[in-house]
Amino acid sequence: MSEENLKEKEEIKPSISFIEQFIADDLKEGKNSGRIHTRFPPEPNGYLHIGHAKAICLSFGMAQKYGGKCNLRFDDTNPVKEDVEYIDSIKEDIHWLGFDWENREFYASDYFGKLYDFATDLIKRGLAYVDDQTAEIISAQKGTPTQPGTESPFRERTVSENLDLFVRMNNGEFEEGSHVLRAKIDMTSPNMHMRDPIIYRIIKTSHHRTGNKWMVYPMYDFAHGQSDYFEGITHSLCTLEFEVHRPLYNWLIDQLKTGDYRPRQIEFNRLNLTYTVMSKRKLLQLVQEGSVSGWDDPRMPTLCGLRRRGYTPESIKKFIDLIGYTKVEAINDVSLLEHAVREDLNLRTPRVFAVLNPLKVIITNYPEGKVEEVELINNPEDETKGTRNIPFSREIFIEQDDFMENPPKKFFRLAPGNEVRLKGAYIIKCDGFKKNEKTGSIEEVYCTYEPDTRSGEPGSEKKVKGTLHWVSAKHAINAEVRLYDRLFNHEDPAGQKDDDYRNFLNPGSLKVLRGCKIEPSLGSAKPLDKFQFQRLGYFCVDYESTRENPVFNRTVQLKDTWSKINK
RNA sequence: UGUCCUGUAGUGUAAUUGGCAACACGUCUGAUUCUGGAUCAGAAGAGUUCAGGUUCGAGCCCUGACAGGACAACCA
Repeated sequence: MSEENLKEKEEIKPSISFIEQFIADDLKEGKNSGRIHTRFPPEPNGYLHIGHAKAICLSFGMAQKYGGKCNLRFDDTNPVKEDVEYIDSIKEDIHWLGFDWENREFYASDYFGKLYDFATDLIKRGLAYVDDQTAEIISAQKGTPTQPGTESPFRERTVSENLDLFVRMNNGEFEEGSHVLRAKIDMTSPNMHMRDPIIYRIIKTSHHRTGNKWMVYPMYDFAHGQSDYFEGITHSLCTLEFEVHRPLYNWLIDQLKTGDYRPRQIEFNRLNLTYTVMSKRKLLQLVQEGSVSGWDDPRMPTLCGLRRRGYTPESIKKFIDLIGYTKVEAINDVSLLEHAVREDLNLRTPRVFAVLNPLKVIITNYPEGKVEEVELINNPEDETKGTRNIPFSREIFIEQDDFMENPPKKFFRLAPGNEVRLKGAYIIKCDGFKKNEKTGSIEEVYCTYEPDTRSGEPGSEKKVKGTLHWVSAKHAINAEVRLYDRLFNHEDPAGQKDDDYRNFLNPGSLKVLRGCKIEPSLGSAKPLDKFQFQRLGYFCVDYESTRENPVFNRTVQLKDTWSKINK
């Protein structure tokens, strides 16, 4: 590449998303006095997943980048479905991702009073009315997407009657479902959401924050935009399915606003990942039916699941950065997520030796009882991480996969007559093995070592094709290792019309290995500590790990060219 | 039989006021390597859903098709 081209390439600015473009334009035009203020509005009825992370990164990220603020606002307008239980986990996950809302922790329920007053105001202005019909009838009158609705017989009630009824609804004089408050807009609108939408309903369940103060609760459409308005939000970023709500959002803001300020709703595509499901309902179902061990099962796309799996916040942010924000409903390949986590972990994790499926190797010409300390580099990507010593002795464990009695052509590992390097130690040659004739399994392998080939010694210059990791048998610690694979064996389990997504659960998504042999330095590892098990993948200490039974979760495998060649 | 949104390599995204379709992942070569990792060098792969139109010139503008999605919860 010529110097000129190189310069050109360096000058390419990372392109910004259409949302950021809107924001930049609004700021430039001086809308809302040049402020940017966003919000992240989770409903406290479940755990956050990586799709939420995409929304969090956008709303917090835009505010950060353009010198604004981002509020955390719990959208708690439905006491039937919501619970405090979820609030702490949601806050923990946002913090874990590295974002902070300072003192701006809000709740839609903070505004129940203002919302009630606004509803009353709409009634007074003839823009809302109480409907006494059942849900079924109201629904039938709504029409269909292709047919206009018909007006409710209660649509023309007097203001005073409406006012009286609404007060009594909130006093608990009526049963749930018997009355609703509706905005009076247009029953013939081609947009169903404008056909006199229900804005208040009676719910007698106690609310986790306001207790039994209210008997009427605002619907999403009547709470969200107004909450934005009350908080001075300038850009209300949400997912595509709310696009059709935008006219209603704007209509309500129009009734509410008194000056130039108005929040703007912009919609982007939600995150879909291959080989998993993302809806809260389905995730909850997986938990309840025991398909996974809980919300934080390392196979779950929840943030707590990914954390337990060994993902770092940086890797998730990197991934989200990579996929971008558009209006196209896309399914993103998990392999991109895996790439992001490998890239991150490659730089930060210490390399260690762990043998998952041990096969004993006896070095027949190595003195019995002798132990040598060999030095290994902790992280070749980061010299400052230094070195460590691990013991070497006559009997070691290697991976069962690293020995073959009858190897194919390009097998660079151990086989009868073959030489390999034991990483950090000696070159050994295989000159025999013990096979269980009944089962056909290899039980022991016998080798001889070349004393002058120890790493660092002059003889170590000798080239061999393969290098194996190993653990000294006498010094190894036993460990449990949990190998995770994709939860589903279909790219799009939820998108199959005739098949329930549960039919695609991958029966091999969790494989528990016991009796794995890990190097002694791992004895002091703490939950969430991350390592690269050399030649295998990235692993993370599980919460259930104890000194007696260390437990490691596999985050992701290393890229494996050999398995491809071998196919 | 409506309204709204969306169609760019296998996947996800780019492409100033119309100006040689670019990047990442994945795939494939080769180099290098005491991790079959990482790194480095390179390659293949789309002519932008289709058909018209405007223009010297269209992924971008216009018209019309086609395809996919969203909308008919007293959910958010």
